[in-house]
Amino acid sequence: MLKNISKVKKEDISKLMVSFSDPFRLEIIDLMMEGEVCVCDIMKLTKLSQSRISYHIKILKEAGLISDRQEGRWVYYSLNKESLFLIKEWITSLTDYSSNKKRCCE
Amino acid sequence: MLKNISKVKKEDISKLMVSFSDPFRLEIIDLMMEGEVCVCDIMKLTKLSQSRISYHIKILKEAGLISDRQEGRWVYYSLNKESLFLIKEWITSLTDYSSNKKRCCE
DNA sequence: ATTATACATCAAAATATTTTGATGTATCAA
DNA sequence: TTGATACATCAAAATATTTTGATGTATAAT
Repeated sequence: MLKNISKVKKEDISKLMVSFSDPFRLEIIDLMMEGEVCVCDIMKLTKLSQSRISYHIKILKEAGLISDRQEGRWVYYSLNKESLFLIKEWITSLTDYSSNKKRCCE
Repeated sequence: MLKNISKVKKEDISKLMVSFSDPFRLEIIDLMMEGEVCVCDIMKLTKLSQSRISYHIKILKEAGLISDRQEGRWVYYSLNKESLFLIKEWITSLTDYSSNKKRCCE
């Protein structure tokens, strides 16, 4: 069971994966790869509406994928490296484990 | 942009991530870690209904995460290692890239 | 041939997610 | 203090996903 091969909780993984499951969120994540961005940056670069961006940001935040930092009127969002490594660890344990298993016809 | 740091297409990633975004699908994936399983195995081990399992199986199949092999009345499903490596590659490029970026306050 | 098993598929209902537009809050500048 | 900006939040509508129960198809056993 996955719970045995990785320290990461299934619920956490599921939530993080939800973050990546929406193409607009992937776009937002994309922008955050380059560093901190504010909602206004995302608006300019994606043409998504403000409340729509806020909604997706909230999903990402609740999954623990991003952090925020307020500076005056602006809120800067950035990717949480820890979460990224968490996913990486999980997917690595998945590939490592499954490559030790043989399939019937191989 | 993610499309630049990885050969993997955003639409493919999104679909694969959808696979992982549902707790029941994670359970099914969990079972497949041990090797091939048929729908009847999943039924016994999870108490999900047959059509419900078939539905989730379909999602996983359409995402390219699993393969099937028919043997008489049984259909055996197993994880696609290539897809797992694809995700691993993608998330690795994500972590690698983002760790080269500095945040303002670090 | 008939019946049972394994699974897929379908349509409808249930549920969840996403989008929209409006309103609210805090910060800042004039 | 007034107005503008940056963003959050909310409720309603739009849309998408998931579940259910029924039916369909293929295989196999009797």
